[in-house]
Amino acid sequence: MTKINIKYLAEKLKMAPSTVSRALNDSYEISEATKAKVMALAKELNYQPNPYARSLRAHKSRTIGVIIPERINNFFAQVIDGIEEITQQYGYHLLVYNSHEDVEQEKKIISYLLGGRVDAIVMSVSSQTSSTEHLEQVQKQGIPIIFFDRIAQDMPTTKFITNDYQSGFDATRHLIKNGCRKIYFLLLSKEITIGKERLRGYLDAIKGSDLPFKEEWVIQCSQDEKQNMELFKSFLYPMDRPDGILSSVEKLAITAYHAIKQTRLSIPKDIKLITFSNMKIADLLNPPLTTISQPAHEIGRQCAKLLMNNLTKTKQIPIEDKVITIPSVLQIRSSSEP
Amino acid sequence: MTKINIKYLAEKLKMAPSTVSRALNDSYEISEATKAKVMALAKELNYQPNPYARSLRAHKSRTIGVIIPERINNFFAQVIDGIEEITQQYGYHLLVYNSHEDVEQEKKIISYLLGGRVDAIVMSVSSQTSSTEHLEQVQKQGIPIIFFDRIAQDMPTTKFITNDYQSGFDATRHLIKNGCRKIYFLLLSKEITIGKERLRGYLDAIKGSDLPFKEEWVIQCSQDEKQNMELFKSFLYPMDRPDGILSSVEKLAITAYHAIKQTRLSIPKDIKLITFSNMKIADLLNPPLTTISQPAHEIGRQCAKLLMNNLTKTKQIPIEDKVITIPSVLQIRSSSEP
DNA sequence: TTGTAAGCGTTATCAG
DNA sequence: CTGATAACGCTTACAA
Repeated sequence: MTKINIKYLAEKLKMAPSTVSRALNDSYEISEATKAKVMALAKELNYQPNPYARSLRAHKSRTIGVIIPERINNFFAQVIDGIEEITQQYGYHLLVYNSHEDVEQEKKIISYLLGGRVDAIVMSVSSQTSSTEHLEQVQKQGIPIIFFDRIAQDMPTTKFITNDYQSGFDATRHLIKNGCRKIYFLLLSKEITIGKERLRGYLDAIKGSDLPFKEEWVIQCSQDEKQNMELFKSFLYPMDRPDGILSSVEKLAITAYHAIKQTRLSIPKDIKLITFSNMKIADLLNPPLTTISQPAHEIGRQCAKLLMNNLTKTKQIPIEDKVITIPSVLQIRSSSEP
Repeated sequence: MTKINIKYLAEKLKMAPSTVSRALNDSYEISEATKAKVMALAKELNYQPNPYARSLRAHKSRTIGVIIPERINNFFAQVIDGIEEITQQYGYHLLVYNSHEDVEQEKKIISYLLGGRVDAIVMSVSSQTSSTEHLEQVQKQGIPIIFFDRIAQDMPTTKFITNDYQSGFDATRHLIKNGCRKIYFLLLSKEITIGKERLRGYLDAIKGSDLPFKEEWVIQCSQDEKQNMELFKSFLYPMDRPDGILSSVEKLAITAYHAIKQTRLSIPKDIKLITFSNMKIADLLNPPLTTISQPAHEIGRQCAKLLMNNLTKTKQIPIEDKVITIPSVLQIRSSSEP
């Protein structure tokens, strides 16, 4: 419980605290001799500056807030790894929060962060988030906030996404080309942009084909796995079941896999399946799962670079209002082939 | 960029800052009328207290540091979710760091945290960590540090593990019972305790059987996936290959799956496989993978509860020097059955 | 080149 | 019940 602070070092060295501070910060106005002495003692006593005193003084916390809707998901884990890779080079720290796809939780987290605990926020909104009032608050406080994947489309800031429309379109075309005539689309929520864009791609692909289309083919899923399971089974059992499924998020595809197995249908013979997913072992599944995988790590890196450029450079680089698209990759595997 | 602080509120209300502070903290020595007025304005102006000023004053940050060796791993993600579930009830925040299985990185992270940025640390050490000098520093500073899964055995603190020995033993017995005569053990590192304990269980199971045993059956793996792949193939191709594999960590099992597929061997006919893993979709693999899965979420919760009890209670509950074991579950699936 | 003093936003202590 | 003041540890004008 030692409290080695600048004052203590100053006493030991018989210098003024300010001198010690300057020496530690390698100020040009301190002699090399003094610097050496200070550094030596600091090292010996393992002095660590109090970050909160610094933050209070500088109005900077060297901390970034990261908010994700789900932690047990490779995509988000990879993004955070990407963010951390960059931020730690600048000595920044990461406060990470899981909103659990819950807007109320999200609002609570945001309100914590409003007090200046973080210098910036990078987030993916929950699937329930429709209003962005709480997010605008953040900007009003002058805290930069940027989005990735699940973006708040109308907010004037930089948003990173992948080519959701194109990917949804390509995946659907791929299913059609492989003989699917009745393709369902699994949607987590209409609120979130990625859902909308991926859906739009799907719809356009269907419309551009000779397939009919029915509203019911777009399946609104819930957050509850069991409910989804019942829902899926309910449309898998009847004779007029789908022969293709495009899932907009990994979680739903997993449930679909299970539902299909339970109904004794076969992938890909009876039903072909594609999902957006960043899982590492899609090729080990039975059958190997066709995925649209996002450049998660790179998204994280770019988010962080943008923020670091804005926060740490002397000539501050502004955060523009724009959407940056980093393309996904359609990895074709057996689950979608004849 | 408004700076709504206590002083500002005090001016507006024509009160002293200390009164405002007390009112906001619902002090008993403030009249209800005053409280109401203060609260009202605070709400109206969306006042948020500056956490750093508070931390500086109170020598408490309401922040916990979490260090894990790997982020893209369900086990660690689940543990963090468990930690967060508890800590957020107490208004605590989580700084999360990934050591990437690198001791040097781990040391760097620890040194950041030494300045009082966090009130406590909960961590799983990297597979390279043999010396615990840097970890002892933390304790010397009076910062509580507890461990889970990859523990620093000799440090006087609470460590959460699962029944690694028993699980290793049971899994090996299960393989033997199912006809394996030559079982390899995949080890990430001899340094880490879980490796040692799981290995000890394996060894005792072999010794207690009529099987011979050779040193070479314990495979020292590296951090590099490609190297491991080559290594695995090198012992899979020969005629005297193993007919069973027990992997002490998920990552190695995945590589083994790939290696086995590439060598055209069949699981479980040619080789049976079991791994420690918390993946959600083990049953969707081809073949479904037998796993020893840990109560990750519960481990996280217990870690957090221990810390919260120590940090937030008026009669501080000490962190004892002991090991708490929460049992894992052997989930038998096709990969290990005849 | 070094020392003095003020202040970042809060809260605890002491007075009134 | 409320107000003035000091202090947490650090940095930065300003002074020497």
